[in-house]
Amino acid sequence: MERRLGTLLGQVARLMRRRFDQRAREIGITRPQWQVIYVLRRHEGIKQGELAEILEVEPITAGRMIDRMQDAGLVERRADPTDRRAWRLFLTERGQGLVGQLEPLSVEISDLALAGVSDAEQAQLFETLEKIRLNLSGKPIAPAHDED
Amino acid sequence: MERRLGTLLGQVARLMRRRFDQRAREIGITRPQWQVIYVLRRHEGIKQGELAEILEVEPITAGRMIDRMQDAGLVERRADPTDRRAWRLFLTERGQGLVGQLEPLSVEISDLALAGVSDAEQAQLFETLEKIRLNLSGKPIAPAHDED
DNA sequence: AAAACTTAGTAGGCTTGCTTATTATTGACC
DNA sequence: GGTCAATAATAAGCAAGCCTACTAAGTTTT
Repeated sequence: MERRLGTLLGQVARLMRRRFDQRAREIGITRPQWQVIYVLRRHEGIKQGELAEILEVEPITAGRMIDRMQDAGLVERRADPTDRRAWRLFLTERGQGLVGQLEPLSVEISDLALAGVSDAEQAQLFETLEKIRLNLSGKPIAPAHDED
Repeated sequence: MERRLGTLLGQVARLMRRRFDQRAREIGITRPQWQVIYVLRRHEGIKQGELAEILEVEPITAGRMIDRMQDAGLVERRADPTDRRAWRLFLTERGQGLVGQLEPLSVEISDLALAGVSDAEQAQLFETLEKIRLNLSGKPIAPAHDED
């Protein structure tokens, strides 16, 4: 076996998303939307750009997702009182109500994925993935050099 | 930090794909397309369904990708002599020619991602991810029970 | 041989994600 | 105060991924 890192990661990520979406479809939600709810629950009133940064997606991606979630009555856009360009995001009651259903589903899928993986192995996995995430999140590809 | 496995995996996978695509765009190719080339290089003449199975995507996803790659002159569909429903897939010369450029790029992105990750840690990562992949690939969610 | 089932691929329609380009503000500088 | 640059969000357009539904061709059953 000489799998590539990107291929393997992509496959595993996709399989997890597929599992989640299959189960969550009856609730009428997708995994990325669940992630938005998850973030908004503890960051009430953030701006779209801040949401995008937390999710590490482009602002337009977050904006379109908010469009759909607003149509579905899951989130609410309120005008920012100090900046007329910006929106402040809030969960609706309906949005908050889903947490109770989605949290257990999320745990269930994780458990399925991690069956037979020891606690130590899990901890190691998270640590390594976090390291990789930081490697990829940073500035372009150029090596470090002081600010100017 | 109490990140979710799916979230973290999804983010890391997306960041890797984004890096690859940014660099490969000048060549006019995407990472999923590179994966198709990679598979076809050593599985000449497979059918679309077989390709889909290897990539673990749905047949329609593979079919649409082949549409685009055929338009781009990267792959060729040839009729299956024994089954008029099926296509056999082949790389064009142009498709084969890209391997030399994409292989190093692929390695480069992996190296960037794995900077500061020891060999042992990498081996562990691959092993754990493969375990997870198998957990997720299996039959539905139901427990095993004999064929009937 | 005819009917019924299975298999290979495609069509339509949706979400997520990106890039590039635009609009509307805000903030900084002269 | 007026211009100019930076920032928040959106628009258009594309790829990849999915689901459901369909067609056409093989295969099996009767």
